[in-house]
Amino acid sequence: MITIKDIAEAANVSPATVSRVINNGPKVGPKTREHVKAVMDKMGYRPNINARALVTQKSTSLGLVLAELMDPFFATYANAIENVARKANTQLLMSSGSVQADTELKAIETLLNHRVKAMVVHAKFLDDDTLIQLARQAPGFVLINRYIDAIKHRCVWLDNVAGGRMMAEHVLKLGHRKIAVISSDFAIEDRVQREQGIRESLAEWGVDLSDSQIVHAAPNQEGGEIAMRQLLASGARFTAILAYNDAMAAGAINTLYDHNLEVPRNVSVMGFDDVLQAQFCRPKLTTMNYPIELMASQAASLALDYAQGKQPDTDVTYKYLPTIVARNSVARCIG
Amino acid sequence: MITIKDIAEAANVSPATVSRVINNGPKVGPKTREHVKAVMDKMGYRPNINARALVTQKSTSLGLVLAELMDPFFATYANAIENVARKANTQLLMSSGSVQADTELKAIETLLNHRVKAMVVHAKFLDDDTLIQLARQAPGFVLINRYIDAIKHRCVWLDNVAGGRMMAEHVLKLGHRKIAVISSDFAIEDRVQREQGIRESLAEWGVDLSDSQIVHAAPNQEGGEIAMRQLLASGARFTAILAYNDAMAAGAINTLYDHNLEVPRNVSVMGFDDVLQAQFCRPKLTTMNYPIELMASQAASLALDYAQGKQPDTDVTYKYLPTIVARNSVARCIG
DNA sequence: TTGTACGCGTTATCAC
DNA sequence: GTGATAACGCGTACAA
Repeated sequence: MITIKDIAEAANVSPATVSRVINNGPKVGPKTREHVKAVMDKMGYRPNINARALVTQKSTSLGLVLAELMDPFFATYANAIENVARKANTQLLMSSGSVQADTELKAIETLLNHRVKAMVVHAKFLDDDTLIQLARQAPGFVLINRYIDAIKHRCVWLDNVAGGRMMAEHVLKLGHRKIAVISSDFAIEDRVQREQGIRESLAEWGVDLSDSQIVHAAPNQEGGEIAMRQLLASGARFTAILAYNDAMAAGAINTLYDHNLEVPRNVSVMGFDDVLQAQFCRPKLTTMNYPIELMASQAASLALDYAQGKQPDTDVTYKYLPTIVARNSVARCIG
Repeated sequence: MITIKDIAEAANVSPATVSRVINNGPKVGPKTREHVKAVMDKMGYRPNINARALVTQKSTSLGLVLAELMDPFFATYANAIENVARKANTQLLMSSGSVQADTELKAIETLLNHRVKAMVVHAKFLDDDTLIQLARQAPGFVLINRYIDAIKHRCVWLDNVAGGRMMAEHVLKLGHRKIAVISSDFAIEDRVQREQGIRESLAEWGVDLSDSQIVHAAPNQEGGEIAMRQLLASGARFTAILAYNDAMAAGAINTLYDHNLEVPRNVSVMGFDDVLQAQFCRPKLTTMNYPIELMASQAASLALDYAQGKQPDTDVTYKYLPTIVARNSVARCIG
């Protein structure tokens, strides 16, 4: 690789002058500037960003931690962050595959070692204390999809309890009283919170949710199919299904069709997340829109701001609410 | 940020000794080693990877250029690369959003400036010469989904012409003779090549493909819907549709249903890529499997190998072929 | 076994 | 306007 020194030598100037040319420095003669530029062009010079970062003590990359790139939810998230990064002339340093506490920790540490200027972290398994400590080490550290009170101005999160309530209320208002839940078997708080919201809402309406009405499986389409089969086999009665996410809802619908149950004529099914799949489904899914794109953009901007020394707005909080998207998989109960 | 010098000072040793401890250097006493480790732990030392890269002249990051993270095709691609990277203890430096020649160029140059050890590049708009020149600057430069003869051992690509032929033959063998094509309006070679393959195959079977039987639109679901409406409005006659990708196929199916045409009873529809959507569709799509995961892994390994100085196998080429996945959207022609 | 000194590529602070 | 020179954080040859 050709360096600033090589250019200096070939152009008969000092490295300092070359550096000035590169950075559009103020004090350099017009003809030397042109000359140096020409030499750089001819020799194919490329600035070494790492060396630059070393001396300037500032990085030009933004760290990103996520669980699973192939999940459309995370793809949307990553894409939104990338857009913010690009506008800030920042490169994305990504670490996917964080599905356990130790991989999450390793991902964050690696990013820290790379001296990223800021980072947006999706971490569901690491404990609060570790996260708090990590956050203190990096000014531009922002958590997404998680709330920790001690670092609340670094958290961009969704109110899952409210989301669960909204789901339940939606079908309750449409007359459904026999409701079943297909939830995730992943040990993360989201599912617990959504279930809690559902339970709260049902309780308020005086509707019972027995343990047999709620089944857990992997949070993907196959899991949805399995859960639905389990529900049908158990003899549970229901006119509406609340699913943990759109993939599970789609799986549930598949299984219902296989059992000659039509959606929404015989059974209503509601999803969560509103990923693209919700629109591909037949029928198109009624679901909760998770404003992940908005949240991710917010998180990235926030991280970049903090990295630049901006102080947190004490009275601002970054809690988001999902919204109901009424499509065709939920109908009024005619039982 | 706390440095190696701080540790040295606090531990009463020289920076060199600390460095040895960090890198598990051979010549350092057991008790000093423990002592230094303890100090590092207490002070929360983090190696500066950039500084390390500067002196060792080797990077620990792998560059990745792609067009659109939210496209499931690219998500699969990125995910496969990430898996290879992780196994090689390598961080992913990603640049998405390359949808024009200049953004592609900028993405590659940025990665080069970061001195990534290797890079896998998806570039559809840059001209061959630029790519060849870029490739010569970086030993670990590998192109995916594109073939350039001058750097053929750096190309991992799909034979799109063969893919087009396979599609056409599949429906021809099922008796279809009235065939329409829904293609992309993106100015990239893939579509031209697939259309060429289709034409070749049809010609061999003596089947005509008039210009009115082929329409172009955006390569997504909406484009598929639009193209299908156009086809129906034009009065074209067909019993089988060959779509540019699964999204367009899904869109086409939607429109057909809206016109009370059942798939595959009235019309057969075939997709391309075999992304997840192909399985979510109703009916599940018959499509061409694009082994993008395999290809991406191959490309990443290759890039890493070349970066380590491995010489290209002269007699090996990285051409891949798609395979037919027969699901439920194509049936024997009963016209 | 440990320490000293140098260099990686770059920017910044001085002089001139 | 331009050029030495020192630093950034680290690894390593060499000396001790």
